Amino acid sequence: MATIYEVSKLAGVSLATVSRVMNNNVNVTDITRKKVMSAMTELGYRPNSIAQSLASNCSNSVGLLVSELSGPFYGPMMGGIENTFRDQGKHVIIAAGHSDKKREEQAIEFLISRNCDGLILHVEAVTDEYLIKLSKGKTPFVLLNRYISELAERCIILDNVHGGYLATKYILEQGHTDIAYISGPLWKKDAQDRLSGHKKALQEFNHAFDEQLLYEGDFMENSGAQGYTQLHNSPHQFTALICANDEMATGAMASARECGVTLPNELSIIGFDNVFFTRHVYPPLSTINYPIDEMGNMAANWILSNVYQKTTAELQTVFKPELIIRQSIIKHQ
Amino acid sequence: MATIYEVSKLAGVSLATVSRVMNNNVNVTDITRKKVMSAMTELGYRPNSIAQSLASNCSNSVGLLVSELSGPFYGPMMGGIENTFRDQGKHVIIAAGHSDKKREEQAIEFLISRNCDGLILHVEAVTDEYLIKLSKGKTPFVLLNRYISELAERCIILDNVHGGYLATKYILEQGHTDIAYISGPLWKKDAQDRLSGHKKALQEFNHAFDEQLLYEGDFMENSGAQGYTQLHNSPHQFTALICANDEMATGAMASARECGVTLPNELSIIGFDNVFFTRHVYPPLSTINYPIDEMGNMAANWILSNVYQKTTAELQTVFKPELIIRQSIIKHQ
DNA sequence: CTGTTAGCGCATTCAC
DNA sequence: GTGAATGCGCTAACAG
Repeated sequence: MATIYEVSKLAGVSLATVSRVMNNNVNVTDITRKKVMSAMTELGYRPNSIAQSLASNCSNSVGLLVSELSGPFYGPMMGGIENTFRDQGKHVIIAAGHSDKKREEQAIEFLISRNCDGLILHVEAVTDEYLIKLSKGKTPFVLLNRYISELAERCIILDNVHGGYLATKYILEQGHTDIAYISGPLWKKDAQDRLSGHKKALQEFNHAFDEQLLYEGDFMENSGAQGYTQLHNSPHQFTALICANDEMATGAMASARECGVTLPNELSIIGFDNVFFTRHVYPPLSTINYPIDEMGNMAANWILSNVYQKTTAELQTVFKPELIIRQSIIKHQ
Repeated sequence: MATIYEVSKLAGVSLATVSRVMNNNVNVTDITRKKVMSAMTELGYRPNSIAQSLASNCSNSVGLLVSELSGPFYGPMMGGIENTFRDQGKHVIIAAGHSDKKREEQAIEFLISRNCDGLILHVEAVTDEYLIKLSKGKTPFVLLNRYISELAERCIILDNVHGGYLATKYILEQGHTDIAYISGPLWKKDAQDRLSGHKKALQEFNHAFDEQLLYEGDFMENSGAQGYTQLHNSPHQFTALICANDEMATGAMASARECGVTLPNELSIIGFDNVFFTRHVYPPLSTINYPIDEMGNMAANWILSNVYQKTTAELQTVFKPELIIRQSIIKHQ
């Protein structure tokens, strides 16, 4: 691989001049610039960005940590982020934390030691204290889907309480009174928030929250199926089921069908996230929209603005969920 | 950030010794190792892997280029790859090529200049010549889902012809004779291969291929919908529809329903890929399984073996598709 | 077993 | 406008 030194020799100029044309420095004559350029193409020269990073202390790369690389939720988020950066000549180093404290911390360590200029973190298991301490370090970062009051200005979040509220309110408005709820793992803040939105709506309609109709899942499809089975086999009746995300809702639907329950006639269901396949399940699933791609974009903009001093559209930190009505819910007589 | 130099000073040893303990070199006394270790923790030392890369010419990172970061197809592939590498202490730099020649080439350039030790490429638009030329370079790479005879031993592929054959054969066995086909973009090899598998099966059953019942889509959901509409409005009748991937099949199903067609009674449909949501559409979609996660794992193993000299399970380059039967197909009377 | 000495490829002061 | 010198943080021969 040709180095800057060979280019300079071929072009008959110094190292510094080659470096200047690479970085679009103004103080170069058009004629020498041309000389250098042709030498570069002749040698098939490619700048070594590792060396550039070491010398300039700027890697032009940002680290992205998500829980999973697969799944319908993270894809659009990563896509939005990569797109924004690609347009700006920045690149993305990716890591998966798998909702595990240790693996999340390891991944963060790696991204930092890899000289990422900034980080976009979607972390779940790491503690607030860890992140607050991290914020004292020299690598700037944004948090996606997590709120820490001390770091409020770098938290890009959805109003999950409101989302949970919207879902339950709609179900109540359809006349349902016996409502089951499959939550996410309650150690996760978003699972808690969605549940408290649920409770808030119940209260508003003067319905007591029934602990017997709550099942704590883990946001994965199987737990939705298990949750439904357990609720179904309990003595408590219900005509509507609220799931804290779409994947559990999907699992619950499959399980309900296996139990011989007709959807949506005998059971109304609503999910959360508006993952792309919700339009395709049967019956098409009502849900709460989570604008994760927009939020990914916003996170990228945050980095552009706070790390690379690019002016971007105004930064927004709190996003609003929206009710998406499809055919999985019917009016209760 | 503390450097190796400060650590050496605090521990009262030389640079080289610190480097040795970092790299688990055997030639260090336990006692000096301890001294160095405690100095490292005291300073909160983190090795700068950029500098490590530059000095050692090995970045312990591999580049992964896919077409899209979102979508049901690439997620499992990326997950499988990241998992395998994480266990081995390697890390993944990701890029999206968006099926565009220029962007794919740019992404490859970047990954190389970023000193990736090896590359896993899922490219579609770049030419064979480009890749052959690339193979002469110093960065090793594997190709996912692409076959180039000159690079056969580094191509990890699915037997698409056989997959296309399996789908059509099954439809024919169910008694259908009028069969429409929505292909992928025919400049893509996999789209071609699936179509020729289709033709092969037709031939075997002595059915002529009817050009009028072919629609060329682009592997995206919308083109499936458009394709169905166009086929439906043409004078040619058909009782079965074969789609070259699941997303187009999903689009076609939605469109068919809008046209008042009952599924599967009036139209049998089969897709390709066995993307995870096919189980959840209605009716559950028959399809051809594409073991993309396994293939991603294999690609990672290829890199481990060919780049890092790790011994791995035997490498397999050609994977077999399998027929997955669900409820979207009925026997034709 | 440990220390010394050179670089890795480039950016960035300074001079000129 | 251009060139020479220095260092980014680390690894890898060499000596000792």
